[in-house]
Amino acid sequence: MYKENNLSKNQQIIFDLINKSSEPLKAYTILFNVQKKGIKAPPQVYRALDKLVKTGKIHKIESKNAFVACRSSSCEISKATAFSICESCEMVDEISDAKLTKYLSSFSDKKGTKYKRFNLEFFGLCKKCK
Amino acid sequence: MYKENNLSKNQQIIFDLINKSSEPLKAYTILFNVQKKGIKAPPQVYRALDKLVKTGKIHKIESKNAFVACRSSSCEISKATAFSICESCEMVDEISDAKLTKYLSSFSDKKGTKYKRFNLEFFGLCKKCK
DNA sequence: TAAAATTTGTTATAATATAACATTATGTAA
DNA sequence: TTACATAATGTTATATTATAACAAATTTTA
Repeated sequence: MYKENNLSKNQQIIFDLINKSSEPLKAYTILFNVQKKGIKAPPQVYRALDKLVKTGKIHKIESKNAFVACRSSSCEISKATAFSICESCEMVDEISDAKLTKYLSSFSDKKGTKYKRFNLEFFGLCKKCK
Repeated sequence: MYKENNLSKNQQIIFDLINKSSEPLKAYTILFNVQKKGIKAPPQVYRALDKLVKTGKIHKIESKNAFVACRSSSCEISKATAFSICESCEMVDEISDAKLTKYLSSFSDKKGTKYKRFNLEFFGLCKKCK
């Protein structure tokens, strides 16, 4: 089963839930929604989430402690993430902008240090809420 | 007292602690360290933190749930923040880069939406850990 | 098929954060 | 200066987010 799609049973259940959601899901919301599928305890959820984040299937929205499915084909191993977050309706969109990614991926600070990973969160009002 | 520096008693105590720290401080670490000054309960800490964040005196490092003093003179009302985070020693530095700030502040997504605020976290190895 | 690595199940608990309410202090404007 | 509004404080309780620790089962690899 693992080879087929690279996701274990619990990982698949949890990924499916996040993937079909139109909004970021929190760990305990996920837990509540998968209990009927036999996932009963927080560690089961967090372990799946950890793995899904590591493999780039989902991203964590740090400012919300919530998880979204990756919508960008280019981030299998997710090291360059950007999101827009609506401060009114809480909607989150992943931003896939090649120029932005290039700019930030090649950014080096004043000491000349480059970074292998970044996460960017924009805040404002989405189209609907404006 | 409030007029002098715009910070209340608890806010000042907590700001001083964060400001003199060389690393990000977590809320309960702060709580532990200010109990001798009469701040005894989490809400007192969180309220001061909230206010200090709002006024730009400190920033929250979202990926660490920890707080640092603002080192950038240009972010009194903090709407454009960037940090470098060492994945080995956990050191955090605020990045003050006018070009970066300008680039991100004027960024507009594919729908043409602009954002009024952003937070960027870079991850990698600091000079020492490299 | 045996060993290694990964995933799962489970209980308990740690760490982070807020609700709610009473009180006091400070700022503002008549 | 009084009264009104706003902000800050103190307090108890509780909600939310996340991990430790250990036993067992499954899958992968060699």
